[in-house]
Amino acid sequence: MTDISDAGGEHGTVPRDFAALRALIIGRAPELPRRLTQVASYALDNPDEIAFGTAAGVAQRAGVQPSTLVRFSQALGYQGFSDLQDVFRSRLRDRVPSYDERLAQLREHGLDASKTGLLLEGFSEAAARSVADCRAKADPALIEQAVDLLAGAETIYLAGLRRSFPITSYMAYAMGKLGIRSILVDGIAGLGAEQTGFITPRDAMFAVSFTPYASETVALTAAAKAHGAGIVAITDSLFSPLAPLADVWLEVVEANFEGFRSMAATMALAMTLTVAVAGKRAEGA
Amino acid sequence: MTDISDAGGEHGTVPRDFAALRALIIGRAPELPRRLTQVASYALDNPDEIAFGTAAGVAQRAGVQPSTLVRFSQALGYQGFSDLQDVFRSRLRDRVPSYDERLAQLREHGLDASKTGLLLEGFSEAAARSVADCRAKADPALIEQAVDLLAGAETIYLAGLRRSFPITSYMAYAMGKLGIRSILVDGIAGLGAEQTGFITPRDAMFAVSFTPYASETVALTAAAKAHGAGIVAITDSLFSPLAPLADVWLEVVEANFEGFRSMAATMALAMTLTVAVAGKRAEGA
DNA sequence: TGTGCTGTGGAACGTTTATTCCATTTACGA
DNA sequence: TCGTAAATGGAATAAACGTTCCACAGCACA
Repeated sequence: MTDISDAGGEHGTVPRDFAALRALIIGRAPELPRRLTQVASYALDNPDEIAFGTAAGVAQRAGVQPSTLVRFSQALGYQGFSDLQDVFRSRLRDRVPSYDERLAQLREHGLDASKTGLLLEGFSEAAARSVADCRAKADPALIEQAVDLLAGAETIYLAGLRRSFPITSYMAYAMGKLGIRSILVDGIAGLGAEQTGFITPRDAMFAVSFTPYASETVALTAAAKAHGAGIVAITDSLFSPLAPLADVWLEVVEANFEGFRSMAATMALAMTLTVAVAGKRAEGA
Repeated sequence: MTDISDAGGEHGTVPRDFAALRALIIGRAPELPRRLTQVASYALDNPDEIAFGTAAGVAQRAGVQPSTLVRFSQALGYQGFSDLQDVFRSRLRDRVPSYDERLAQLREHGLDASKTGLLLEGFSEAAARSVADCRAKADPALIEQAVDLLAGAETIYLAGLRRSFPITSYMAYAMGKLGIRSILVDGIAGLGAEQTGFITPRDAMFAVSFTPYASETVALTAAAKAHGAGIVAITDSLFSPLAPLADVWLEVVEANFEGFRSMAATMALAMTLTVAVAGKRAEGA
């Protein structure tokens, strides 16, 4: 950090803002050695990990040696890891508006009362309320039961149509990334019944439905139960037709705004279940 | 909007998010010794300095000794300056502390919690933070532009794959209920290109994509642009390949937990656009 | 004016950190 | 198959860091 004798040397200057650095990394990555590209990809995926972390910590999470981080930084023309880290930090400095700015903007929203501004406020508020509510009311023991049931399943069938479809489709995406075998029962081309035809007692079904309960979701769930599969359900009331079918059911009440219910709480709960199932399986193995 | 019930608590828990910490500092400042109030005021005015700086550096700029910083932190109930600094850093981070970190932190304070409970809290916090962030940063004028463009379209094509698919599928559901003609470009059976083949300059495309940007979404958007359709995009950075293609693009940065990003903010924004488009059309008619 | 206590500055300490260096492995061309 | 150069892992090192400790100053009260 002291000897900067040839700072303006062969490569001239090096990016000081994140935008240019990102471009540089993307450009250089292909021609870099294996471990260095590994660092490059980790850096682009987890920029704030680099901004705050220590060399040792980052290295461990990226699966390399600390010295590799220094080599990577120097390959890009920086003096060392700390030098590179400064650029990642500058990115966070510009991005977050200060408290005063936020307050000013809030006031602005309140005063001009633009129609879209009010809508965003409303939907944001609904999401925040739903999530807070769900967090307060959730029963960890019950969730644990649901996780146990799902973790023991060979294949997890995901049933959720209409407005519950975003939930199941995101779970399918997440389960794919986590290596959990799942089938998204999407009912496309009326194949719902065929998709669940091969379900066995070793499988489980995860069903999501809210008022007015999609009859197809209920029918699929009943069919899965008839085949002996375990059932986990997320629904919004004791009177839901899913409740009596399920081995474990979780209640989520989403706040609504302008007639559309937030999905934020259900989404959070769905992801909790998904990651917990992956965790439980990893433990077992 | 949050529970700061035991903010002034004895040796219970101490704020771990910046909003609560700010409230605590403001509340305690009047009763603190001279140098400590000096630190308090500096901390609130220069939160970034605290997040990134070293104890020595911050102390110098605040005009106190490093040891005073430690005393200040301890007066607030933290273990030391580093402990306090973590909270300032969490404000800038779009990643909520992982399950493992949280568990370790609880153990340090001699507490214990259920695994799934921690997961749910993490996902809830990611959702809450994303939504709050989006609400604070959103530019109503820009949203208005997006709404105008979409409201003028004959048919709205919705493009979003992988983890953006929940967004577009929910929009398709909502638009169906609101009588807005839309086509969900789902790429099933590789028909994405065919689905957008008939797009005209009177139509619009709404595209959602986050890092790592699904190449198919980008290709579909480019094709729609080539056909002369207006483009509205939601994406997460200026470097997104969608940004240069779009007539209007909105930035959303979702907090992530355990490697999965919340979709709550994007969902709220998507619903805002959808309902606003319906509203604008109703006005016009 | 004396006494005790809180507040403060600054040095010392032990720990953690980024970095450097070197032995070993890997990849590649002859 | 060998020989050379690049790449990598891991220990060693020196600097920087947060924290602790202690002596002294300021102040209130007797």
